[in-house]
Amino acid sequence: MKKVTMADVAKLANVSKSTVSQYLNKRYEYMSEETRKRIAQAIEELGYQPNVIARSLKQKTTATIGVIVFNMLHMLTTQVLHAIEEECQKRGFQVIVCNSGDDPEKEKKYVDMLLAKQVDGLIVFPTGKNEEVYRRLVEERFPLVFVDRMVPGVEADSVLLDNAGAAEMAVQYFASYGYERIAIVTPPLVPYNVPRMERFEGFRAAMEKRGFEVGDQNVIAAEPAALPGELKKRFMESERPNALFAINDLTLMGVLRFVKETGIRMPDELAIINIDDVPFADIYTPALTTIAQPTFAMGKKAAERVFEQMDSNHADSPRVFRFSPALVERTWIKRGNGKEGRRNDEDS
Amino acid sequence: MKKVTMADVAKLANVSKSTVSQYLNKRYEYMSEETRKRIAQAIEELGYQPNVIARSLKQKTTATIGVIVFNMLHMLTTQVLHAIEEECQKRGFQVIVCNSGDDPEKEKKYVDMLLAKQVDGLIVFPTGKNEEVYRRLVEERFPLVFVDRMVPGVEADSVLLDNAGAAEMAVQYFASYGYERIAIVTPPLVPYNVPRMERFEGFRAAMEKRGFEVGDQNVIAAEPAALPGELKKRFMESERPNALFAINDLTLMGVLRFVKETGIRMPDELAIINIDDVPFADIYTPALTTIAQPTFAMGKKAAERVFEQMDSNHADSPRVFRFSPALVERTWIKRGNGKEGRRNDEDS
DNA sequence: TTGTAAGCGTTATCAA
DNA sequence: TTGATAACGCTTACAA
Repeated sequence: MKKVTMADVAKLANVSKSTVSQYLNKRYEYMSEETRKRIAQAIEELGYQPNVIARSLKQKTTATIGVIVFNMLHMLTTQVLHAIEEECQKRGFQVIVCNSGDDPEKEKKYVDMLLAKQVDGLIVFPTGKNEEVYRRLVEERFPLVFVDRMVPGVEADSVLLDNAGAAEMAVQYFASYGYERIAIVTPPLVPYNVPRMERFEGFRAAMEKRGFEVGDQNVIAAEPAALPGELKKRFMESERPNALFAINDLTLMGVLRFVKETGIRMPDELAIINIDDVPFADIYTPALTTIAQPTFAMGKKAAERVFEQMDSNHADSPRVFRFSPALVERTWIKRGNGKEGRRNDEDS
Repeated sequence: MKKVTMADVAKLANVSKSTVSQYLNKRYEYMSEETRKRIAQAIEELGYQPNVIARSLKQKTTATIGVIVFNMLHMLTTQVLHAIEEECQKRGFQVIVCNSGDDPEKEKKYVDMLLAKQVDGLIVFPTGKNEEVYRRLVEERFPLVFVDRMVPGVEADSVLLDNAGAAEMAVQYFASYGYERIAIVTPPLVPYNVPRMERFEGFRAAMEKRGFEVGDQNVIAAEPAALPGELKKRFMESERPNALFAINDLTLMGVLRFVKETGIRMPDELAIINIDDVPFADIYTPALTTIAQPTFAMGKKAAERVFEQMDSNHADSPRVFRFSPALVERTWIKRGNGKEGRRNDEDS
């Protein structure tokens, strides 16, 4: 089937392989109108398709980048991937997608496979636990960009949310409406999960700045599945929170499950905000105010950075790109007491 | 950096390239313990990584498959992709993902690029409009599987939902609870969109089988963005529907927006069902009953089929794999009148 | 048990 | 303007 090669074209057009190659690379300058035509025709006739693998071998570049993510099913991932793909498309690049499932072993294996496949660059949503692997890449000046998380100890370009800013935004939002019993809801706090820690520390800072305490009573950390139960426990205690800051969409689901199971009234008894925009935010009742990550911009930037690294050998020092979250306010809460609220139906 | 090649290893180990090659391909049989050790050491010492591009050129196989989707952001896509990736991982394959954005031109370009990159197979969520392109591939016996949609006129393996069955399931669900004023909500019905048409025809058949009429009054077809408006119009008329069948998640969003804007009560005044499982189904009030596609099984099957096609040259005739949807019942509706309902809080 | 050499389909260098 | 010819890094007969 696809066994027609450049040699076949050359033979049919009565020229040499090199001439065909010239033609394919659009170096028409020293080519007669005549031969150009003949080659074009031969290609057409044989249905010739160049083999870019052969080209890659020679040129040491594959026009392919590898993307390793820790959770393909996550919406953030999907959206960032989409932006990356789009950016690559513009440059004629393609994307190999690998899902590490947050398993460092797999992540490492993927890095090796992608390098063996001679990808020209790597964008990684890292598990955070393969310091050595990435450090070697950085040393070798291999184009590498981290997204969403970073790898402690590795100095590479990173595209991240301004996590502290997002936490501040959440607290500020609640505070401006008079809420004071604000709690953070998060998966277990583990040191290697950079964004999680940053959001937590940002929360603490934002709270303390306003004279609110942060302690066991307003830090609810548990696996998403255990959250509803954990929240119920907390809400049995006196002085229960009246505002919850869910640090991502998964924990938001836990919170909403809790809300549904207990029938607690929103926003009268409880106000909620979360990081990550969710597709049902505006059809939920009450509409949910969220702190959206600029996923598209982040993906675009990540791709741009790999390309810039590919194009320049004078390896400028790695930079961390912080993206500002956007408050998407969908529910109006009556300012001043944090008790009453009403739906805003005027949003699109 | 990565310029260490097999020749380097060979030199350092004092053997020939072929021996190193044998070693790498684990053909130890006729190799002395001694040389094996030396090669292993040399590899280690040099940090040698084989270049699979070179291997591919020789072997005419890249251990890569291409996946072209029409909408990367769609949840179905994400989940199927995930399953494909997982299946490929097991076989040591990798996946190049391309997003056509439902643009046939782009789709065609991607097919060409992927073939040029010598992928070993192709899984496509087709736009439905590149008959020639795919027909050629089928003729050439190139491993190809369609997912979600088919391309009219192309006889290739296809992995699809049993769309008619899903529609029947929806109507049966409503009918069993006594609803009779059932309407279908769908994007505009265009002939090249196979699943959409199948769902619609399935709906018609299911309705007529039960003696319900299908006509303008209970077919609501509009672009998702226009749906809320369209629905409002329909609900001004007398004999308005009391049950809506949304044929996918996007139209469901339109319906829910309409519900929210008008304040119509669910499930008292209106029952809803839709195809595609949505992440918020059980935190929504009332919990949403959905008809889920077995996305994981579908992705797995798609991958398996490409592999089977790759492994066998006796090209068995193309098959269409229909996957049964699953009714995920989350709301109990009091049987018998279709007017009353109550939330079911007992689901997990 | 290991080495030699040809080839995979391109590109690149240098002559012609 | 075009054509030989040698790479690119690996696999694979076939020899040794």
